[in-house]
Amino acid sequence: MSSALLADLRARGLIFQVAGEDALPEWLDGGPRTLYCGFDPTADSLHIGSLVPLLMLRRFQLAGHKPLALVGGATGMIGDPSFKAQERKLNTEGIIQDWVEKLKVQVAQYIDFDAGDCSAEVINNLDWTEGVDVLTFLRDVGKHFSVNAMIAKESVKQRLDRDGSGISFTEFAYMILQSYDFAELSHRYDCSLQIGGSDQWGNITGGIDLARRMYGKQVFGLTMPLITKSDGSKFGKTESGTIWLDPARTSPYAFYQFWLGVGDDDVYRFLKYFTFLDVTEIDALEAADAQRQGRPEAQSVLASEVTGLVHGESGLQAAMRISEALFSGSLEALSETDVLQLRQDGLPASCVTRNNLPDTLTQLLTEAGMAASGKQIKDALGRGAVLVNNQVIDLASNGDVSVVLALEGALYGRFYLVKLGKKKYHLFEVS
RNA sequence: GGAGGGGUUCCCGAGUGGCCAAAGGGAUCAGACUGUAAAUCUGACGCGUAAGCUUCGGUGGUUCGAAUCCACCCCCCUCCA
Repeated sequence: MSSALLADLRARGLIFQVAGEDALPEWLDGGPRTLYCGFDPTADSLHIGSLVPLLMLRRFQLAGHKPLALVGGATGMIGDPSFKAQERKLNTEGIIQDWVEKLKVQVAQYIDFDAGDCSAEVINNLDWTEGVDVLTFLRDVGKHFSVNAMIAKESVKQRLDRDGSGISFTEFAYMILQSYDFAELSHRYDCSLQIGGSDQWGNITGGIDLARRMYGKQVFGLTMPLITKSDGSKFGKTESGTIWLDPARTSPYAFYQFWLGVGDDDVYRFLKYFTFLDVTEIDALEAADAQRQGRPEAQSVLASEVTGLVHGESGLQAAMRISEALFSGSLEALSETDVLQLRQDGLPASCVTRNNLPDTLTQLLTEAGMAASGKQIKDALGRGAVLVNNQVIDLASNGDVSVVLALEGALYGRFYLVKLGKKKYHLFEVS
């Protein structure tokens, strides 16, 4: 059954490197096994980059294994230097604590805690690190590490070689700390597999060595490929920044739109990475799309699947409602409750009072967060890229905010839907 | 502690007294083309509707005029002790 899991993961392109490859399939087939993946608190929410390992834990659980989601209360205090160009600033203990609590909740959403032997657990490496004193750590753990081997790791190489950057002892020691986690987990939970992104290879193999040296355990490691886009730009970022899992940071609507916008060259790969759809199903979809003229279906499948996974059925419905209203329906068709619903569903919106309007449209829209500067709005106005309730506004109207937002043009006496460019919408309620 | 090299607009990276709001590339935004793609082309890209205002690690200084020169300070890197 589990060698089947590995075959599926391979077919999805989710396996980058495996440590202990020869013994792993047999070991997985031998019964429920415990595996873990760590998530360090570097913010109060994870972003879509963490989705792949998160779903990976679930894939293993569905195949009959026990996942541990480790939130790095300890490692987060240090900062992982792996492939980072620069030393990072340390956050305060309080902030990290706070983030740890938030991540615990978030991570829990993706794994099942009521699955008998395979029930998931969320753990914190602070639990076994906190009480260890320096001398003990250096003698019992540090002694197993060869600095010669550590500096040879690819993950810190550029920090050691490159001019203009360096690495503090603190970050350099990160690898030891994470290795210690794996060793402890192998001991305490009989956890014998660590998974992570390909940037974690050095840390994972460090842990494998340590578990053997400290406890004589044979443990495994598996990494997933770095998610890339075919055009070379960074995955998971848009004009408005990172795509977060927390709906308070990235609304389900924005989240849905992000996936809808994935390029044709990436979409089938992403379907394999980010959904639980069968590989054969995905291949069939790809074949069907190739036959079709015009727009492929894959993006909307991807968007629905992933949004549903992260934001649930209601989040998905809300996202689809907004998308439908803005991109395929006509505004006139919207009822008053529809408009209210859009705002409820997370369409960016703001309220202004009629006697308190700013002097210019550029001001109004910039303050609403539609663009970073008035210049961008001006440019858009000049090109006819600004629409208010479907009416094109020209540059000359910039100073006539009250005319543009005239009462006659309002939807239901108070709403103005502003469109900037092809995709950015903002709802104003003027009272 | 000593010697040397650095810190430029989101990123990389030119600029070494006026022609600099600062080359070039990337990212980003908008337009055309399209499928709410990709590629390509066009425009924008410190802030401001504008007059104008504020930037080149920090603080002072020299000068008619500084990112560019001087002094001190902070931070980073390399080597030596």
